Amino acid sequence: MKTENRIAAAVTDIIREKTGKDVSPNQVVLQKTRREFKGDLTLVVFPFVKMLQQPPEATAEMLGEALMQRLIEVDSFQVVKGFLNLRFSDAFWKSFLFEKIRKEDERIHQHEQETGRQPAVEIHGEGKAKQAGNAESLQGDAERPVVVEYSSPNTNKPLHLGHIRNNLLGYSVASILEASSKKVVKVNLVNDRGIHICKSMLAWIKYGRGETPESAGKKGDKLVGDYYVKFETELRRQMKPLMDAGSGEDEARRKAPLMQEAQELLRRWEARDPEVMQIWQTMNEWVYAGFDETYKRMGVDFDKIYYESDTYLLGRDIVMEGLEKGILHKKEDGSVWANLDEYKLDEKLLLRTDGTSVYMTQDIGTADLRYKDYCPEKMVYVVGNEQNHHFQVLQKVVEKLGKPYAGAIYHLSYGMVELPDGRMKSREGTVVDADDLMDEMVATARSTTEELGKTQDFSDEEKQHLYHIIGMGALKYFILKVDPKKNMLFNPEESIDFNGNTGPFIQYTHARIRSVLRKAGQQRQAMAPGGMKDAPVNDKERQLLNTLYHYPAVVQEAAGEMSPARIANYVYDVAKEFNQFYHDYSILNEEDKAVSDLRLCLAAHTARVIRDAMALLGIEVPEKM
RNA sequence: GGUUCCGUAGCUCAGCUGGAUAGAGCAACAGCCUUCUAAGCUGUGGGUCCCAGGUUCGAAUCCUGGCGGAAUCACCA
Repeated sequence: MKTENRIAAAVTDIIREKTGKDVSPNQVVLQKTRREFKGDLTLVVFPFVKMLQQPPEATAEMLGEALMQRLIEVDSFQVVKGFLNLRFSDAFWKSFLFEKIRKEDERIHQHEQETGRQPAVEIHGEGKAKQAGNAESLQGDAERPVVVEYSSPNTNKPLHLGHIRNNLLGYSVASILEASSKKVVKVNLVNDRGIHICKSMLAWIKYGRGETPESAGKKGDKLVGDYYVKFETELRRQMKPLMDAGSGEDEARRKAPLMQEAQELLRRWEARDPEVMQIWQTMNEWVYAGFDETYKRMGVDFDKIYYESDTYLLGRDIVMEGLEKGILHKKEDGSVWANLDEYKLDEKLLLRTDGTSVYMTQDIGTADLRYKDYCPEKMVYVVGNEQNHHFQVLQKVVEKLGKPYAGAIYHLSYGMVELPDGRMKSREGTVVDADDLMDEMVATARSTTEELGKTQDFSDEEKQHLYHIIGMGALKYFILKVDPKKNMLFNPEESIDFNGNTGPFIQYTHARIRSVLRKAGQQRQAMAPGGMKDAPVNDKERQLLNTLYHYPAVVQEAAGEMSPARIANYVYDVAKEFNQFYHDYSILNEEDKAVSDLRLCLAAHTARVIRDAMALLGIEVPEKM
C-alpha cells in the first residue's frame, strides 16, 4: 500500500480509538511539506481538533507520537501550529529509490515496446484503409478505449499557431491518458468538403493555369491556401460595385458571380461530377502531402483518419428516427428541430427546409460512427472554446435521442492563442504560420547553440537533430505549460525563451545528468543501487526524492484533468530541484562511496522522470546539448 | 440581452479536492566557472490575488452581487 494511504488509515484508526468516531477520508489532508519547514509530508490537523477537544498543537503532538509508533517509515515529526510535519527515515527514501530504479528498468522497456509497435499513420492512405474495431466485439471488454479527436483541419488553408496548440494538446493528452493506463485511440476528422473547399478549387480552376506544388515550388497546403486567398480578393473586387449600387455586404457576397460559381461547384461535387471530383482529389492530395510534413515535424500522429466527405451524410437517419419517435419535431416549412427547453437552451435546427444537414447533424453522425467503431468509454474532442456552445448542444441532443454515448462526449475546450494586438485574423494577414514558426524556432536553437559553442564534436546529422529537438522543445513547452482552458499570449517579436521555465532548460538538465552517467559508466551505474545502503540522505536529496515520489500521482491528476500543464509545471520543479542539488553537491567526486552511489541513483532516476514526463508532452530530450 | 470561461508582481504564467508568511520565469540590479555541461546556481527589489459582501477555525481557491476582458447564441462550417 502507498505510504500516504497507510498514514491516512493510521490516522483514522487513532482517532477512532480515541473518540469512537469515524473520520471521512476527505478530512485527512496530506500534502507535501513546504520547503521552509522540516519534514516530508504534512498532515493538517484542524479537522480533528473539535473531535478530540484539544488545541491544534496538542492534537498534532498526539497524532505525531502515535504515528511514529505505528509506522516504521515515520522517523520524526515536528509540530507547527495545526500542522504535523512528518519526516520519513533515510531507509524509506533509499528503498523507494532502489525500487524505482528496478521498476523503471522494466517499465521503460515495456513502454518502448508499446510505442515502438505503433506505426505512425499518414493522413492519407493507410489511415483510411485501416480496419476499424467492431463495437460489439468490444462491448464486453472491460477496457474500453478513450477516443481523442484532435487537429481536425480544413483542407483549404495551411496550419497556423492555433492548430499547433490543438495538435500539441491532443497528442499530449492522449499520451497522458495512455500513461494513466487507459487505452487510447487518436483520431483526426478532416474537413475536406464544403463551400470553402470549392472556393479554393474555383480560384485554382479560373486563375491557376495548371499550377502544381512542383511547378510553384510550394508545399501543397500553402498552394491551395493561396488560391483560397485569391478567391476572397477576387470576390471582394466583384462585391465592390454591387455594394456601391446599394447592396448590403451579405447581399453583395451572395450576388457576386464568383460566389454563385462556387455554389454551383459545390452542387456538382455533391452530384459526384467526375471532372470536379478529379480536381478535388488532386488538390486534396496536395494538401495532405503538406499536412503530413507539418505533422511529422510537429511529432504528432493518428491511429485513424475520418474524412467529412465520407461522414457528412451521416446523422440524417438518426435525426429521422428521432423524428419518428417524436423526440424531434418538424416545422411547417419542413425543417427539423430539437427542442432543448428542458436544458434551457434554444431550439436547434438539425435538417434544413430542403432536407440537407447542418454541422450539428454531421457531428451526431460521426459520434455515432465513432461509438460503433470503438465503443469508447469516453470521446474527447480537442476543439477551441469558440465551440463551447456547439458541444453543449451536441451533448444534449444526443442525450435527448437516448444514445448510450451521450455521457461519453467530452469537449476538451482550449483557449485561443492571441497576438499582442489581439486575435489572429487571416484577413489582416496576422496569422502565424505553423511551418514558419517551427523554422524560426529551429533557427533560434541553432544560433543559440552555436553561440554557446556546444556542438563542436557533433556530426552534421546530430546537429540537425539537436536543433530540431531544442527548437520544438521550446515551442511545445511554451504552449503546453499554460492551462488549456486559458487564452494565451504569443508575442512573435520576442522569440520564445531558452532560459528559465522553458523546454530547453529542462532538456539541458537531462543532458547534464546523462553526461554524469556517461562518465560513471555502465558498470558503476549497475552497482550503484546496491552500494547506497549506508549513505545518509541530506535535505536537498530528500527534497528531490520527495518530488520524484509524487510523479505517478501527478500523472493521474493530469489525466483526470486532461491537463498537460500539470505535467509541464511538475517537470520544471524536478529540473529546478535537480539543478540546485547538482550545484551544491558533487556526485562522482564525492569521497564517501555510498553517498556517491546514492547520488548516482538519484541522478539516474531524475533523468528518467524528466525523459518520461517530457515524452508525455511530446518533447524529446537530448543526451548532450 | 442570455450562457460559458478568464481576471494573481511591470510582462508571461503556477498555485492540486479550501490549509502555514501567495510562488516561478522574464525584465532590472548584485554575486558565483581551476571542480561531474554557467541553456546553470545564489541574492535584492517588486502584490488591494479585479471590487464588495457571505460561508468557515482558516478563502487567491467555495457561494452571491458588481466591474473588466474573451467566446458564443445562423436554414455558416
